[in-house]
Amino acid sequence: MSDCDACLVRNRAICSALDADELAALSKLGRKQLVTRGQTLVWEGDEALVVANVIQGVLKLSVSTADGREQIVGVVFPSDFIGRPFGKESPYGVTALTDAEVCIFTRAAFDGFAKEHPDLQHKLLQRTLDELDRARQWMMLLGRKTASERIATLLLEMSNRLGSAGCSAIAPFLNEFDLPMDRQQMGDVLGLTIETVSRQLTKLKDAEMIELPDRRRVVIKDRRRLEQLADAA
Amino acid sequence: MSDCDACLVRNRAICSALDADELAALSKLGRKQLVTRGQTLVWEGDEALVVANVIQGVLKLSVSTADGREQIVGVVFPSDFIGRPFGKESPYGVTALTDAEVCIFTRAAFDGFAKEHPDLQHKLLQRTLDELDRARQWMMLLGRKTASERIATLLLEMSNRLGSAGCSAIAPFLNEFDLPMDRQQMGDVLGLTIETVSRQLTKLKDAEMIELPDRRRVVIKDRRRLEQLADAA
DNA sequence: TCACGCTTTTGACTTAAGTCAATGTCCGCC
DNA sequence: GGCGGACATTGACTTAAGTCAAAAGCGTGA
Repeated sequence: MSDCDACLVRNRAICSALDADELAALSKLGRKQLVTRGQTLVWEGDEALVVANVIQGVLKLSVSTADGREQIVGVVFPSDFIGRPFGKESPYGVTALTDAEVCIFTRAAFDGFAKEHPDLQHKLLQRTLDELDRARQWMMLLGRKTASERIATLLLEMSNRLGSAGCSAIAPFLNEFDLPMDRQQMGDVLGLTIETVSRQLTKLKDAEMIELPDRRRVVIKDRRRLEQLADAA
Repeated sequence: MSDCDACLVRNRAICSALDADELAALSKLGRKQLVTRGQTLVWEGDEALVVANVIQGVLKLSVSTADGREQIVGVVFPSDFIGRPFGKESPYGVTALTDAEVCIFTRAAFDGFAKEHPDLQHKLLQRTLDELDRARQWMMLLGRKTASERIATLLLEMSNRLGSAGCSAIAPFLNEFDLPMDRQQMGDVLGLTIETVSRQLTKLKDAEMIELPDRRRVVIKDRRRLEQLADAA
């Protein structure tokens, strides 16, 4: 892998735990890889042979049932870490929602390196704990929130994560952004059908909380009311 | 804290990463504590001042909305770790489902110790990764499974976790056990109402997949069919 | 510019799960 | 040993979201 110094996520990815020498060593183990929208990096149930850092783009983690139902169990943004270090097959697939660029390692090589670098493991632990908290918040959404509360929550989450973790500098959130997913995928994140997603979006539009200039674009017009709705007051 | 050597979970909790001297040092920082059923150890939204290992009993992690809806986002068994090391307030409450015994530390003391013991952090990372995988599987359940699939999954999960992590020796699973929760709590784990839980249980009983000798007890009579149902074939 | 294919929206209807209300069952306690 | 209260089950009815089907947008490329 060439040039970590110029890396877009150098200061936010787990690599930020490493000094220049360590980074150089790690970079020898991995390589940059482009992934095109729809491409699957890891298949559900396969032995997890790779791990990666996301440099650009957005990817989904998803689980499906035998009869074809799908649930997206995670959405991964630039600077996030992908994969299951230290053994185990991957219980979910990893697929690009947009064209993306990742910094990829074989799991074996990464595991070996991580064992020698406690600071890296520490960063990874913190990240995993954060991810776990997020997953649990999402469990509340899936178990107990209504369709409109779910939509409101998703829009705010996207606004926040595209703002801070996203490409742009450190904006706390964005009031206008392109969704990195289509209606079906929104349904798959929220545990809803495509029709319910669409209907609830029109409701929020009619209530003048948001605007939808085109298929992907979202403009948040009344953040306070959207937050009230999302937090299930 | 007195006697780690005699600890029931000595070989399964994260403490297993430590040698005798390290264990002695850690044990000075913590103490054993009894928790009675219903008692809350950590409140949702409070700064997380403590972490703990579960020695005996079962606890729930739960999140609630302003209007009183509750979702249980985790169930914790003996040898499991509780809490949010390294900063942050706890996004969920921790409450005992049964009388329990935990080995408790202030977060500050534990964090300090963990920083000096990479092996402990490594164990903690593995545990957190496992917990994350479990949370994601549960997201699939909450987002996409039907009521009867959810019930079947819960019963099998309880059978497995009470079998291996539970008090008994290393049985892979149990075909007969006491649920560590009432119907309301089953609903809160599964994102269902108490009535739906009850109705689906009677259906499984009528279909002769299970027996329900009393309120808490479950006998699995046809594991294969229960598994088929749970895996949403 | 039009036409084809795809995504999204909208509409009419169905259904799984929720709600509200009895009724039943178990258990401890006086 | 029967009374009271909590927990659980069952029944009747409602509703939010799902299903199926049709129409509307939109975007690309001839």
